[in-house]
Amino acid sequence: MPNRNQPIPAPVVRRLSLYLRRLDYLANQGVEKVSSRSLAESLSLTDAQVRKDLGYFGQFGRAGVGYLVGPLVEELKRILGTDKVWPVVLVGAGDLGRALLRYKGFRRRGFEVVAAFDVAAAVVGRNIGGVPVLHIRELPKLAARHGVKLAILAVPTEAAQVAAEQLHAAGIRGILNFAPTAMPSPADTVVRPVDLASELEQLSFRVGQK
Amino acid sequence: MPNRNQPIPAPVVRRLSLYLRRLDYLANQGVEKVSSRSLAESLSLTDAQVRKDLGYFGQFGRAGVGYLVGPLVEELKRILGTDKVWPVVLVGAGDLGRALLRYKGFRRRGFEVVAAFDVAAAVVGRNIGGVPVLHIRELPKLAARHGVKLAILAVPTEAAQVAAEQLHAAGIRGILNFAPTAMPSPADTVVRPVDLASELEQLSFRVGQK
DNA sequence: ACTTGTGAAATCGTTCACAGCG
DNA sequence: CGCTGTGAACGATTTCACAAGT
Repeated sequence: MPNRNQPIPAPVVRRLSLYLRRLDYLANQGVEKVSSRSLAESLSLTDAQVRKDLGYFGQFGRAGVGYLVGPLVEELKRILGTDKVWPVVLVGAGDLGRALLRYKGFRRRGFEVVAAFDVAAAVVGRNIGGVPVLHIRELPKLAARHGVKLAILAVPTEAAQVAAEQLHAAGIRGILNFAPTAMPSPADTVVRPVDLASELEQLSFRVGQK
Repeated sequence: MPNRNQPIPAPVVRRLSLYLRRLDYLANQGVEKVSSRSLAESLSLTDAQVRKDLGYFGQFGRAGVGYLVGPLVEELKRILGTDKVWPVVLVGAGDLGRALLRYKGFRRRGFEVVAAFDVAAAVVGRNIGGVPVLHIRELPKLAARHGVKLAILAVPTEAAQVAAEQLHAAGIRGILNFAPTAMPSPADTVVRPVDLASELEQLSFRVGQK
């Protein structure tokens, strides 16, 4: 009973996703137990790191045995909050927004995009990837109806600030920000920036080095 | 002249992208100089961090003045390797692959998707977002012709390993991996995992906490 | 004999703070 | 006098290493 109720370091939470994804795969393969060693090895991490990360949340293993895959999957989902499905809204049905609406991978991991929002008459009223595109003015009503707490923001830079305020007013408390701009956020809201071009830049840097 | 020729920490390179994006924006606004302080502030970082990060690569500022925006943009592009356009291939024209092909944002940052590859007859021969989808067997020829070094991998888990080997054989040395699986990579190749669902999980964790 | 959980040590990254330049 | 560049101090994260459980 060590480090409960500390703030959890961000790198730990990132790895939790990694563990969950891998354990889910192992469960589907019919694997019933894993050691921190084998789990770590398959993810290019160390066994001590796996144990320490899990140790932030409880004692899930058995000395001499390892971890039971099924129960650990459930535990990680509970910790990450994906033991229930989160309704998500997407704001900004431009190139990237429409691209994300066509992506089907969120569902399997516990997130359902229930509606998209934009202001352009050309997209409002359409249905993209099975998701209806509504006018932004419908956001508060719809967010309230579904109890939406998370949003994907994919608007141009200059619209990001206003959109973020509308999201906050509608009760959204977590934003995945694809807009290429930093955003000051209220204390009760979490913003995670994602920049796909930046990911390629990281590769470009490392590949260019040698 | 301190720390040249050290290995550069990954967080530093990530912030380089951030600096470049912001400086490019400032340049377009007609701003000609910035201090580490003002740049840091707009990105929620500290001035010391900005100076130290740039210090890995040289001395670009002037005491008492700050940094000249235009020259620093050029310098950062050179450092990140995006002073020239990188041709990129995409492998896997499923949901996510097609979504990424429709995204137009890579171009502006120095990356051009020149072709996509798949094995499914249903997509091979099509043109998605202005990019032709070819059979994977055309990969070596096309990669050689364009001198492609970077790839975006968006195939299902079970195809990832084989695809990675084909990419390596075709001369690709950097892979942006959207497949939800860890991949062992040869020493001469860099793999960067991207998992959009995991990004939402990080939000879900933080929002669920309070 | 194997494997967990965890303090202690080591490593890595950030922030401080100031000498020196423009 | 403002601001950079950078050692030194600090803080965070990872790895080590081992006592204890099965």
